[in-house]
Amino acid sequence: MNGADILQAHIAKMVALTPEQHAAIFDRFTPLSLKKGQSLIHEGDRVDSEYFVLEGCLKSYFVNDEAKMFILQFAMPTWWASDYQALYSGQRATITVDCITNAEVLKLSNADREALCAAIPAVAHFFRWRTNRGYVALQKRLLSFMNNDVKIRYEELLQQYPELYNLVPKQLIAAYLGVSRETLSRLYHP
Amino acid sequence: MNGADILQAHIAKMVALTPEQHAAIFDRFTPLSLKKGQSLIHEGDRVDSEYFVLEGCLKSYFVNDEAKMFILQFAMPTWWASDYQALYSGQRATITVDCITNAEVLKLSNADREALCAAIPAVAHFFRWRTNRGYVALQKRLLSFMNNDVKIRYEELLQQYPELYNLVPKQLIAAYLGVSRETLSRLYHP
DNA sequence: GTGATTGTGTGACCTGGGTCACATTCGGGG
DNA sequence: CCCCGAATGTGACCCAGGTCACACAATCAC
Repeated sequence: MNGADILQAHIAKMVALTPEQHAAIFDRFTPLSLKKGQSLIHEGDRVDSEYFVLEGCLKSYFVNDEAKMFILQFAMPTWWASDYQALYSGQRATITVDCITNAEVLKLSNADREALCAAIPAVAHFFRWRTNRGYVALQKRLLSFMNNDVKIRYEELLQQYPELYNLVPKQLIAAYLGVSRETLSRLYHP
Repeated sequence: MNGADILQAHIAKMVALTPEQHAAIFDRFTPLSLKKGQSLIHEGDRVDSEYFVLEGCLKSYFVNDEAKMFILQFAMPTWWASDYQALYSGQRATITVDCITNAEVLKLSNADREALCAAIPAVAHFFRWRTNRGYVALQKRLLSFMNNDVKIRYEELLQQYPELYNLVPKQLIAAYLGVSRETLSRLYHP
């Protein structure tokens, strides 16, 4: 399946659009091919776009002053990634987005998104829905953080995204779970 | 300032609307007066509305199987509250929303929100923006959770919402910070 | 007022997870 | 095929924060 089809299928799950509309939408996106390790957004950048993942896996993360990394999101195919704080507010990026594997993404600028939302109400609806879902998912993650210990959070994560297990280094999974790599390692090597 | 004015000012901060449109919007909301302790959404309920706070303070929280409470949000005036997971998915509520103090709120049903969004594109824009803000704020909270210890999180919270200090019991603040009340108490009584 | 909640301080003790240090294994480039 | 850096396992030790238990307010109902 090519990029246009993947994007179309993704949007069509939520709102009904004509082929012409899908074409008009796709037209606003810029395809990018990325190599493992390449970064899309770097701390301090101006951010004017978000990215829709077609293939591969990205991570978005924050690095604190002790150089410790905290992963906000692993972005798998059909997920979106950006520094939304920076994108929406115009401030400089505080988080970094880069590639865990080679990846294919579609880039959409803030301006193009807004143009699409203004032109096609169903697209505005789609993006509203998308952020709603993201919000709810984030709330769930926060609750799990407060409620459960590492082991349970790890198992939840693997249950939801089994691919991650052999796709990303355990260190990164630890950084997502908010624990040290040693602790994660000890979970199953007591 | 009455409810209509508060709501209007809140929306006008983000999108420009005519007085007629503001009136049409307000028309969809139902004012409710609530007593301290009264609950708007209870675990297991069907949820078909969200609430805009005019006055007072609500909390939304999850209670785990050991009866431990985790507060997702203190909803102060001009904040919105609901069980969004339940509201958007149609599933039954897993979280509870109730009043920490007497409160005045405006109730808006899912159906009315969607009707407004469909009728007035700027309203769709407003709600998209609102959730975007919420998403970013939640990300920030999650990061702070992974990054900082209780003391720092507590100070961040008080700096952002100084009113909370004498408005809500320390127990609840502890439940928001994700620590025991004893730990919170010991922070400043060593 | 008085008795019953509901909130808060505090001591004693326990434990999940952090940190540091070092050994081991693995994957890919030359 | 061999070497190097990245990723992982593991031991020793430490500490923030949890739990339990009990003492004191403060607030409310009547």
